[in-house]
This record gives sequence, C-alpha cells and structure tokens, in this order.
Amino acid sequence: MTASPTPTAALAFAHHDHAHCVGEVLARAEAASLARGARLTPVRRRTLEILLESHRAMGAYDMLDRLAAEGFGKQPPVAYRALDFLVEQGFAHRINRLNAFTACIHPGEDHAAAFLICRACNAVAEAPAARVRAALDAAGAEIGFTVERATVEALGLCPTCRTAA
Amino acid sequence: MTASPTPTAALAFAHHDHAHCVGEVLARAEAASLARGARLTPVRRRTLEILLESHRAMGAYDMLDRLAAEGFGKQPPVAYRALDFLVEQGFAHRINRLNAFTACIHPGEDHAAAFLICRACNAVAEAPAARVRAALDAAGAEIGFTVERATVEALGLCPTCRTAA
DNA sequence: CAAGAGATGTAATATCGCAACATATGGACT
DNA sequence: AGTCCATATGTTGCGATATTACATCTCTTG
Ligand SMILES: [Zn+2]
Ligand SMILES: [Zn+2]
Ligand SMILES: [Zn+2]
Ligand SMILES: [Zn+2]
Repeated sequence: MTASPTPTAALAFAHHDHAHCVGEVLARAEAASLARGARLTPVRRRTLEILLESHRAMGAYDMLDRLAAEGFGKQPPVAYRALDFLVEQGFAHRINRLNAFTACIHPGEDHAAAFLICRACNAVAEAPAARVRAALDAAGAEIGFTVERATVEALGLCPTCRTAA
Repeated sequence: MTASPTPTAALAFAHHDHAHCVGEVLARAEAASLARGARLTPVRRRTLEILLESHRAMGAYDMLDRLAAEGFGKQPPVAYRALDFLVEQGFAHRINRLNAFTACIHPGEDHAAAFLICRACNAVAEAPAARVRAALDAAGAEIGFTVERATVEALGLCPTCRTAA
C-alpha cells in the first residue's frame, strides 16, 4: 500500500486492488458527508458500496434489485432517492447515455469529469476533463452562452478490448 | 421541452429568416440523401421538416403526435424509426439529457457537435466542437482509450436569458 | 410477373422515472 | 419525560420513454 493515490481513470480498465480502492473512496465519502452535514444513511451508504464494488455503471432498477435483496425497500423510489442523493453530494455520476449511475472516483471534490464508455466490455472510466471543459466554455463564450454544467460522454474502445480486436 | 437550433450556433438564440433557413437545410439534406443513396421518404422528410420548423428539441412522442395528426402511423415506432434514420444520416441529433431530438444545422457534413441548452428558455444551440472533441480525444488517449463517438451537452444560460437575469 | 429488400403500420410489452401519500426515525425544545 | 418538526424510508400507482415482433405494403430487379 504505497501512499494513497486518488484512483485514476486508467485503473478502471486495469486490474488493481479493488477492495482497497473501494475502502478508500468510501472513507472519503464518509468524511465529506460528515464535513458538510449530509446524512450517509444505511441505504445510501450501501448503495454507494454496491456501485463501487460493481465498478461499472448500474441502472437504477439493477440497484433496486440489489437493495431489495438485502432487505431495503422494493420500490423504484428507494433506488432513485439513494442514487440522487449520491449524485447531489458528488459521490456518484449519472451516465445519461446509459441511463445508469457510476461511483465517483474522487468524491466530494469539485471536478469536471468526462466518461469513457467501452462499447465492447461496457466498462466506464471517469477521466479528468478540465481541458475539455475549458474548450466547451470557450465554444459557449463565442456565442454568449454561459456553461454551468456539462455532460461529456465518449463511446469507444478501452485499451483491453482494442488489443483484443 | 422547448428549445431551438439554427444555421449558425449564434442564430439559434437570435431572430432570423426562419423559413429560409428551413428551406436551406432541407435542401441540403435532400442533396445528401440523393448523393449517398439514402431514401428520404415522406415520413422521414416530414419528420425533418417538423423538427426544423419547430426549431426546438422535440421528444419522440411529441413528434409522433404531429405525424399521426397528418395521417402517418400512430404508434411509437413510426416516430422512432424516422428519427433514428435522420440521426444515422446526420440530419438530426439526439439530445440525451432531454430525451429529445433536434435538426442538425449542417446536415450531411461530418462534424463534432456540442449542444448548449439554456436552462431558462430551453433553447438548444448546436455549436462547433472540434476543439472540445480534440481535448476529449487527448484525454482518452492518455489511458489508451479510443474515442469513436462523443456526446457533449452543456446546461447553462443563453445570451438573452443571461441579460434578462 | 416473381422474388427479395426495405419501408411502414400495428399491437403488445419492456424499461425508465416520478408524484403522492403513509409511516418511521431522530433531534431540538419545553 | 414528552412534543414538535424535519428528514428519511417505504408503498401504491402512474406517466414517459423505448423496443420487439409481426403484418403489410412498395419498390426494385431479374
Ligand atoms: Zn467524479
Ligand atoms: Zn472494453
Ligand atoms: Zn449537426
Ligand atoms: Zn435562454
């Protein structure tokens, strides 16, 4: 266990000490919740854990199945509310293209993210998108548009699937 | 859903000779269809016209209502198929964030687009996104990811609404 | 004309997401 | 302690979005 680096986008497509990265992110989410007075309740915490463990983008109904199997509520709002909370707190992201959610790899920090979705294996990586965001801000500025929130989702091939093909 | 795209991104948020811009774009789509052997049939053509005339992002079911009222089929696939065709041909774009579709302002050309969505008036502008795309390609390349298709959607304030506020 | 491809239409169903309401839980305050 | 209130959790029911499967029609091509 060297240092304790922020999980990087590259990790999403590679093997790694997953249990460790789950614990790391979860601990950060807990700290951030505490710091800002948000309540990381059992359902919410478990929802984040499941997202982290699956290490993929998950649909709300997939999450609902998991939660229901563990004794939480069985109706859609249970999953949607927990997921919405995580998104609001910056602990998870919504991937519009997939109607799905994915855990954030650096929860609590303010950051622009781009999502790289492998069309072959469905892995989703969260990449830093500061430069993408800057280019988008500039494109908006040219016509007087002020960008507040951005959705950037790329479909393509991850290194592994690219090699395989 | 209330939005509005046009020939240049700047025009999207301003008044202009709309009838002319509709004709212009439609003519280009026709030429492109002819050139590549795609069949711009009556439903498809009418769907594109409606998109252009409405000058907004439209949901599939809104489009279906319009088409049904004009004597075309009344079932969802009628709208979805026509819209899918237009998207495939590059005559329209899907705005994932809105579950809606909008006419492309330069149909047939190969281009990277970013969509600027005003959160106040729901107008949608299609902005050139070559630089955004380049930045995204670079972000992917850093971890060996090959970007094939990108979805870039920004939420913010258009010039008009910004001034009003 | 016959055969096949592609387009259009319908019915039925799958998937995604939310509003409304009831109940429970946990502090804050007498 | 007990009351009050905000928040969270659970439910029913519904609305919006999207697709599959199949029937029909229309072109084109030999
Ligand atoms: Zn993130
Ligand atoms: Zn892959
Ligand atoms: Zn376009
Ligand atoms: Zn506006």
